[in-house]
Amino acid sequence: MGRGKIEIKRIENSTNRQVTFSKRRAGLVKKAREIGVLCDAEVGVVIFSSGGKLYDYCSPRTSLSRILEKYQTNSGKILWDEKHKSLSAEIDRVKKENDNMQIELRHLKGEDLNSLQPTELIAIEEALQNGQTNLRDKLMDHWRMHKRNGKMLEDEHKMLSFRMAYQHQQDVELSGGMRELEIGYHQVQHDRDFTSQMPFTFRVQPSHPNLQEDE
Amino acid sequence: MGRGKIEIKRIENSTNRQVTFSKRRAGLVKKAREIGVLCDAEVGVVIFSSGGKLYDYCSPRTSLSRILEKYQTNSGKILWDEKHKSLSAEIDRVKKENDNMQIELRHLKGEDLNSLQPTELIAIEEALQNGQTNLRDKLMDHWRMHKRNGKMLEDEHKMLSFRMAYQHQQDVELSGGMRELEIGYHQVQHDRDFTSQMPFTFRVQPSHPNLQEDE
DNA sequence: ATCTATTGATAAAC
DNA sequence: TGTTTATCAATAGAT
Repeated sequence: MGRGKIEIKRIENSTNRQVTFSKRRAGLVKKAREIGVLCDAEVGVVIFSSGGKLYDYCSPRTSLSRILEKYQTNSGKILWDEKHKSLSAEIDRVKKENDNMQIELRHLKGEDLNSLQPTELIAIEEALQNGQTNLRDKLMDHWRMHKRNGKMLEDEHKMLSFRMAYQHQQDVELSGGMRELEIGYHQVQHDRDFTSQMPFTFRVQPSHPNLQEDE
Repeated sequence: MGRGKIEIKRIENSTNRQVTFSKRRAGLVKKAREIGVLCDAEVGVVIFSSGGKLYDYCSPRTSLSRILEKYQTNSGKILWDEKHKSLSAEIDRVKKENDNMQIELRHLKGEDLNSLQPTELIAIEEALQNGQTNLRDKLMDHWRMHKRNGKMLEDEHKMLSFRMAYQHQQDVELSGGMRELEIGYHQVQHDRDFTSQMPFTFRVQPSHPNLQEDE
């Protein structure tokens, strides 16, 4: 029907395809409407164009939901079961993703490490190292920005000051009896006049201050 | 199209109606199939005869459920019952959890920090600190266990040795010109005879060695 | 179901 | 996108 016969296969020319789609969509909907009226039937049609745009038709005096509910009742709930399956499958998928992230998070927080091999521990440690470097850079940015702009807010200033004091004390405590190291630390800080300017960098960072060889 | 023109209104003769229904139903499905092939579209059709009998068609390579799922997504109309709502709600919930963990992970890895305030940065930094402490404890356990049992495997030994050498060098590099601190570091290690036993602890850890006040 | 006269749908052109 | 028109396709009514 038209100026020439056409083969029923995908129309390669995108423009022609679009035009044909519009015409045939109208035709399909018209046919659906007609069979509904002529034969007293209920019809629902859902069409997605290749571009993903949605078109639909359903008989007057009803709705797609109602048609589908009827479909569910009459056909034997195939729709819902499949629907349930696909939803459940997606839940499983996302939950698995979730679990993996959960584990990674715990590991980065130093939890649940017992089952890990040194190789894995080291990989995590490197990630932490990396994160710390980035984080401190960022904190430094804040510090410098506020310093430069001369508009450090009172509470932020307090907070950062507290943080630096806290970290310092923490480091000292962690250092345990390592007086020399502690002294060296202050020495350097003082030598470079960093003490008042970037208190949370250049920290001594013993990881296990109370460690003793146990043999 | 037929031996005579017909008005589009309900066919009163039941037999004629039934015949026309069959013919037109076939035609409708054929049209649906054709537009799917010609225009690369996805089509779903559901038809109930006046007697309540169900007929349906949907494009190959998909299913009515999938089409309806897409329909729901695109139109925002809800086609399903409470059970589906709750499943969908769970998906949303889990996905949200997912997103939050994603963000937390990124933060711990030092990514996407730009939008954070110093308070938040510090909280993350503390978490990293914590994780690192735990991790190093665990690495230490491994080291000690292997040491004690005298059965450190060749490759693990190489790996740990490499790691400690690497970390030490990294720390030295990060320390920049902080010779005094570096010296103090070795001093302490030596004093306690740790050098050969736990080389990856007690590290000097400057976060931003090249920092200069910029005013 | 099958046939076929006729109307309806639409491909191509504008 | 809308309109036109020549053709092909669908189908009403008969068998």
